[in-house]
Amino acid sequence: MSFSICVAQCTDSLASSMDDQARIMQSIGGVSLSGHSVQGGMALPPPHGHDGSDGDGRKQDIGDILHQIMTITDQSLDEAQAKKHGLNCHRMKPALFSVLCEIKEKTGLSIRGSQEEDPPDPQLMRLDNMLLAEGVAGPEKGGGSAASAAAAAAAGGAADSSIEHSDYRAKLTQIRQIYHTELEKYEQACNEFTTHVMNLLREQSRTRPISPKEIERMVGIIHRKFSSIQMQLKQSTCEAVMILRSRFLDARRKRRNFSKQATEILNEYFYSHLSNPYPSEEAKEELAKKCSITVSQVSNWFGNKRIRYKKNIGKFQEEANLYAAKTAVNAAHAVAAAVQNSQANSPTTPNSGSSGSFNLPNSGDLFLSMQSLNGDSYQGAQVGANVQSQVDTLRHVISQTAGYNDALGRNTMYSPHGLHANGGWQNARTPSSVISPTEGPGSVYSDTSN
DNA sequence: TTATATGATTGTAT
DNA sequence: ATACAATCATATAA
Repeated sequence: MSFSICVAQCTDSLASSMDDQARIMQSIGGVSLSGHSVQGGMALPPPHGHDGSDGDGRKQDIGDILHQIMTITDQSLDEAQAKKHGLNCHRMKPALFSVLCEIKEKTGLSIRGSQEEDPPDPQLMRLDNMLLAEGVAGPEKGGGSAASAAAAAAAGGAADSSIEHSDYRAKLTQIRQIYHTELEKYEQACNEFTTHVMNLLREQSRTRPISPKEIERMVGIIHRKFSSIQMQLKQSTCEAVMILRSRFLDARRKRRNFSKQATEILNEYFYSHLSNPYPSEEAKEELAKKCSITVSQVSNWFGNKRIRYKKNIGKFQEEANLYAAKTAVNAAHAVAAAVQNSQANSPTTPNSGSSGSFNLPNSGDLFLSMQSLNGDSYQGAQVGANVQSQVDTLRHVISQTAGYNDALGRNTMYSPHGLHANGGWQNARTPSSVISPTEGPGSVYSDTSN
C-alpha cells in the first residue's frame, strides 16, 4: 500500500474521465457542430472578421480549433503552451467555450456525479469500530508514544498483571503508531493531490469546458480513491492486531500448571479459609509472591477453586481433609505457642484479634482453620472461646487424619460453614464480623446440597 | 487414545 | 471492579 499506487489509481480515473470528455468533444466536433444549429438552441455567434458567408469556411475554422484542442496533448510542452495561448486568444474562443460548456451540460455526463454521496460503507464502519475497540484508532491513551510505552512498561512492572501484556501493549502501540503515521501520510497526500488536480483543472478550464461541478466531482473521485486506500490500511491494521492478539492469546492459553509447591500453598490457604475463601488484595499479593505467580493468577486460581469446590464438594473432601490436617499440624505448634503466650498474659483475654490480626503472621489463618475444624459455628465469641478446647479439638482431628464422611460423601468436619445452598460464600464475605446466630453446631451440614 | 484436571478467557450480574 | 458461571485449550492421568 503506497502512495504511488494511490496516485496511479487516481490518475487512472482521471484519465478515464478525461477520455470521456475527449469523446464527447469529438462527437461534438464531428456531429453536432456540423449541423446548422447547435442542439439546445444556442446558435454560434457570427464569425467576425470573416468575410465569407461561406459555411464551409466557418466549419473549417471551428474544426481547426477543435483539432488543435484535441491534439494539444500530443505536442511538446512548449509547443502546447504556444498553441494554447494562441487558442486562448482566438476570437472564437469564448463563444466556442460557452457552447461546449452548454453541450456538455446537456449530454448528461455529469449525471454520473449525482450518485456521489457514498453511503457509509458497512465494512468500513466495521473496521473503524474494531480499530476503535482495540485502541488503535481513537484517542491515544497516555499521551505520546514514548510516554505510553513507558506507562505500559511501568504498569507491567509495578502492577502485577501484565508482564506478558506489556509486550502485547508495546506491539499494539507500535501498530497504532504506524497506523497513525500512515493515515496522516495518506491524508496529506490526498490533500496535496487534490489541490494539484484542482489547480490543473482550473488551469485547463480556461481552454476546456470544465465546470466547477466537474472539478468537484473529480475531487470526489480522488477522495474516494484515497479512502479506499485508507480502508486497505485499516484492514491490514486490523489484521495485524488480530494476529497479534491471537498470538498472545494462544501464548496465554498455553498454560503451564503451577508448581506443586504453589498449589500446596494455595490449597492450604483455601482450606484454611474455607468459610471465606476470599483473600484480600494483600493476601493475594503475598500468596502470589510465595507461589511466584501473579496476583491475577492467584485470583484466577481462587475463582476456579471456589466454583469447582462448590460444584462438587464431595470430590474435594479428601483434599480438604488433607489440608485441614496439614494446617492443623502447623496450627498445633503455633497455637501451643499462643496458648503459652496467652496463659502468660491473661487467661480471660485470649488473643483478641478475632479478625485475624494476630501478631503472628499466620495465626489469623490458623484460627479460622480451627474454627472450621471445630465443627462449631465459626464467628465472634467462639473465636475467643477457650483456647485449650481448640487445642483439644486439634488433637482430635490430627488423630484421625483420614476423617469420616457422612452418607452424602461429605466429611462432617471440614465443610465450609459459610457455604450456603443458594450459592456460595457471598453471605460470609466479611468473616471477622459476620455472625450467623441461626447456625448452631451440627446444623451447618444440612445445607450443602447440589 | 479418552477422561479428567487445570489455568485462562469471556460474558454477565451485582 | 469483583465474583460467578460457562467455556476453552491444554496438561496430565487412565
